Amino acid sequence: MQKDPHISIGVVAKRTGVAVSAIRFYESIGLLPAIRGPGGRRLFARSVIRRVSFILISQQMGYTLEEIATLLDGLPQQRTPNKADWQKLSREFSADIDQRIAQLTRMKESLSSCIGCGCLSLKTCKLYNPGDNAAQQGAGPRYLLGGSPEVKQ
Amino acid sequence: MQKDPHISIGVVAKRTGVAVSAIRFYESIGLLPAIRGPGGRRLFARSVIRRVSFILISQQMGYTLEEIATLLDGLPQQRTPNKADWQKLSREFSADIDQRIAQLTRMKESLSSCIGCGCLSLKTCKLYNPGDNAAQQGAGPRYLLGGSPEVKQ
DNA sequence: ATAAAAGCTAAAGTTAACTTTAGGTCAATA
DNA sequence: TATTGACCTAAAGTTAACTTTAGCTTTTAT
Repeated sequence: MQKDPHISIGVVAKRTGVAVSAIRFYESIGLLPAIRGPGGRRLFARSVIRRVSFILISQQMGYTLEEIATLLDGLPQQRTPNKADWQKLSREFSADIDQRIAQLTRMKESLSSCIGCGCLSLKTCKLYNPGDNAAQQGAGPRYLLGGSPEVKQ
Repeated sequence: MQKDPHISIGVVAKRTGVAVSAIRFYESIGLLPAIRGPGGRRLFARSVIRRVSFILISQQMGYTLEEIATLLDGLPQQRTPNKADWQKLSREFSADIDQRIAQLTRMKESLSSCIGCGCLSLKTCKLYNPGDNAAQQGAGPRYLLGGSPEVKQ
């Protein structure tokens, strides 16, 4: 008899550092696959540890669980993800990290050229008006940050 | 008679692109200073527009409103913040952006050397065990991410 | 054999950051 | 002057991501 390939929720928790209640929650929203053993207990494949790690790292990157679920949909459901599967996800991630770094770099530049310069004229401020067209629309900082200027009430 | 140096909540909203209800909320938690005009309406100094911009940008950086409040405490309460005041905040910010960039860079390296490599052995994975000592403690990814391995239930 | 440890479910609670709703006041305009 | 638009307050609602509570069952260890 060889050892059971499945692990209990407690083991997943211990191995990942995530609370049992969180693992249970992840399973409940379909983020982690589990089968049930006799007595109704959750049984996880060992690969969920890697999956949980991926979730944690993605969260650190600012992804929501919903987005993470979409990312993980790229992994095969039928078989245990292999090297190539994880590499594919990894490449997508790397590209995303690069984008974030670029965004932060832009933000730093804007910061020193606007708030940093101490200019008090909003009309000439790059941070407020990244493109000159923004000024016409009377847009605020949100405009720079990707949102469209729409005011409610 | 010269023009009133104060602006209404609607103007603040329009200039910043932030909803009126949000401005009201910010004032309610002490993030934005306001006095009351006849009839009980909020009157803001023009400098709150800059303050709101700072809040938005900080939020983008991942700061909570509580942290932002602390940052803004560095600004003078008695007078309108001047060039030097904003420059000081800006410098602190730049340093923070640098740190975040460094963190992302580290993450990218870990990613390609661990998940990217497709290794399935958790024991030798850098991402799981940034320092070799982590392995002894049976720590999960949380460990890498700054948390201490503590499992409840 | 029995007691403690680990698990289970369902439902309610928590925090952040706001928005929505309801009901009323004040002020600029046709 | 009448009405519309801007504002006000207080309280409840919203979403994400979990945690806590309560009460019960199943394993595992002594």
